[in-house]
Amino acid sequence: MDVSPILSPLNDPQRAAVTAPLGATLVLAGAGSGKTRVLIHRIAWLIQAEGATPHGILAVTFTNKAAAEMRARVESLLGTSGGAMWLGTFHGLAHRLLRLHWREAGLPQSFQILDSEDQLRLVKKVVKALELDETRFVPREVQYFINKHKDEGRRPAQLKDGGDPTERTLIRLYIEYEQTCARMGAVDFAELLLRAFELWRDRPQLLQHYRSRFQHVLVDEFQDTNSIQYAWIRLLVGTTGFPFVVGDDDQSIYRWRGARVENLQKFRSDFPQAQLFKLEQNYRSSAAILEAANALIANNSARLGKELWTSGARGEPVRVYCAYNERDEAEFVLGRIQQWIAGGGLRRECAILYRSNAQSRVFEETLIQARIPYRVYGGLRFFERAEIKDALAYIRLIANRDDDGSFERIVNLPVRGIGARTLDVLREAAKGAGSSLWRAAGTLLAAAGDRATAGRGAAALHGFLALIERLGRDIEGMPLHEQVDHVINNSGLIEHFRKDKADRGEARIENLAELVSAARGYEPEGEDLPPLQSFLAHAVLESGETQGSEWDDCVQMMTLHTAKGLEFPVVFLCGMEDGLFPHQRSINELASLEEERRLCYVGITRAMRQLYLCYAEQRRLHGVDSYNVASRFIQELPPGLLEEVRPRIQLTRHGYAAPASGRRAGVGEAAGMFRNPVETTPGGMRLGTRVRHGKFGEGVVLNLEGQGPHARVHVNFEQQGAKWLMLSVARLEPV
DNA sequence: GTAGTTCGTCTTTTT
DNA sequence: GACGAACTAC
Repeated sequence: MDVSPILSPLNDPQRAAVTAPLGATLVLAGAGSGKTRVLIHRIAWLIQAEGATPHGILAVTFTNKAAAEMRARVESLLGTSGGAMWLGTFHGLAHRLLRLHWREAGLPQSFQILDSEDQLRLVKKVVKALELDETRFVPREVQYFINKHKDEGRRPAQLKDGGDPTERTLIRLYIEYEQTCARMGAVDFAELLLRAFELWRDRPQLLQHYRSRFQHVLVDEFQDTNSIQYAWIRLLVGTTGFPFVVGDDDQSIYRWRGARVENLQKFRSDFPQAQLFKLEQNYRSSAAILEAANALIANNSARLGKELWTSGARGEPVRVYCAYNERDEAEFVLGRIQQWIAGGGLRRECAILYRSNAQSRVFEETLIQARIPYRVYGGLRFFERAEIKDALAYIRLIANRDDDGSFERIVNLPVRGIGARTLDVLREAAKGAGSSLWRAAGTLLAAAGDRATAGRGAAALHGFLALIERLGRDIEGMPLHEQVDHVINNSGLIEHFRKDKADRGEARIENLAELVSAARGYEPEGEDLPPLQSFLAHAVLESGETQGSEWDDCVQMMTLHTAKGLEFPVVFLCGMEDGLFPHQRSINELASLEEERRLCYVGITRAMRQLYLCYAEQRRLHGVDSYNVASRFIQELPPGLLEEVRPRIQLTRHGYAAPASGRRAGVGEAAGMFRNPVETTPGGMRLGTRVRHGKFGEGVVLNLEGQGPHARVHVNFEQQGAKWLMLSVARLEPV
């Protein structure tokens, strides 16, 4: 068999790792050193040279995006389908396992998954039900407490209060929360992992089955694994499997959500015979950028030790800009982006990175004013939007009447006169009978019916139950998307949102329509689950990345966390001020300060050719001005690498911020800006063109997204501000 | 039962 | 400066 396509694109250390003899293997791979490539080629190698079959391989990642990309690349490398391979996120694979073995795992067959928001609501409910003071037992903190223990594999029974009454109450809450979940047939994210772990731990014959099936276990981003994820992997590997893990301790930035860098060390002590490979050659950044990154990260203690190098040129120096304030910072960034574009560069090659989301606003305003299309990453994803969750709650309640979370969410949405009083009675009854709200409502109404004194609340409640029953009957036998469509249109949701503030409601109704098309386009992965169930799980597990097509050419804006794994020719690291980055809350503890430093390292290593570090002497944050000094991370870089950018003499309107007055931005300037990639929609719409809308007046096209009937356009209207419009719906005329 | 108003909070995020 | 929660007034 010809393995040259697998091996020839690799450098020596990469090839050594890919072809390592079967056994435990640890690959320490620096930023931009081809980490994912090694993992992908290893899989191909196992199949083509080691006689493994896709059936015998389990590969795990952290995000759906990474999993999808990996599958596609493996398949293209092998030229065959890797369908039999288990490749997915930890949560996705755990879910798959639990669906297959729901009985052994002690779950109802139709168990549903709670996302973090659902979980928080439930925790709140439990805190209330136990009549605890919400200021003393803050739901968010209780949620954190529960998840922390689940992430470490601990059930309430294993916890000791140590005589501390607060601890005791927290444990009680954990117990009560678990019972509520069990009653609802609900499983949160951490529970998926913990259950999957316990399933194997407590069923030796089942574990044995999977051990003999999955000899090859590959883990990406190993430094991000938490305790239970590692324990799960170890259980599967046992003494006979071959774990192949890839990670970078210097890029561990998720300690705060349970990730354990120590797992890298643990792996080495658990598998003392493990082979270690280091990938240090970087193919992404210029030598100057790498030198900065190396110098910065050298300030951290307890590293496994790695130094990036490149055979490439030194490149441009790292530039530092000290701005007067955040507005000036944004103007500076804008100017450099315009320079880049004028030099023939693309907008999408520029990334503005920042520590916290709140920083994006000034950049957005500045870019809008300059009529430069941009895209902000992060923010609410599709399936997390309130209206989508409302619609799904109807569907969930129809599928499972005992789903109290969904019941509470929609019982009075749209308002149907079921207020707090009625609900209190209902909750009491449910608690007394140990049943779900739905059942309690049924019993309550039956009892009240006899007395014929059914009050307003009761009548409304009756109406609600009847509605759910009717919808349930209506949609039986319909294809998935028609079910969704029917529920949306007959639940009163549409009318409810129509009453919302004009454009807000319009957007929500559009999203609901989008939900129907998501259902139409949905292809269930496992045949074992009813399509509706499968769709609901999909909605929670893959909250839906807003599909950024290659087609867009926008300046990219995101937090440093989101930027991990990406690369850009031009990177602006903004808000480099002590207190903001490193964040105030991380400054006093060494471990968190080091994590901030790793975050900065991640940011620096995103840059391929140009890197700018910007900070503002004065910054308005949370409505108040603060005065800051440059981030200590800038001080930690060798001065010889840096080039201070002199503040420009203020010729331009400084701090000028007339709202949406794009009109006067020089014509020539705009023409130059949009000359480069000529993108048009099917409707002949073009970035930068002026359009008129019947209701919103005139505006400028900032951005285009999607194709065909789904094409959307982002228009900055002079009066109404920026809005997204469906091209197929909105009537827009070029001016 | 709901609409309007003030108060307090404000890293980072995937599943 | 923006959002949600909790409180108050109708």
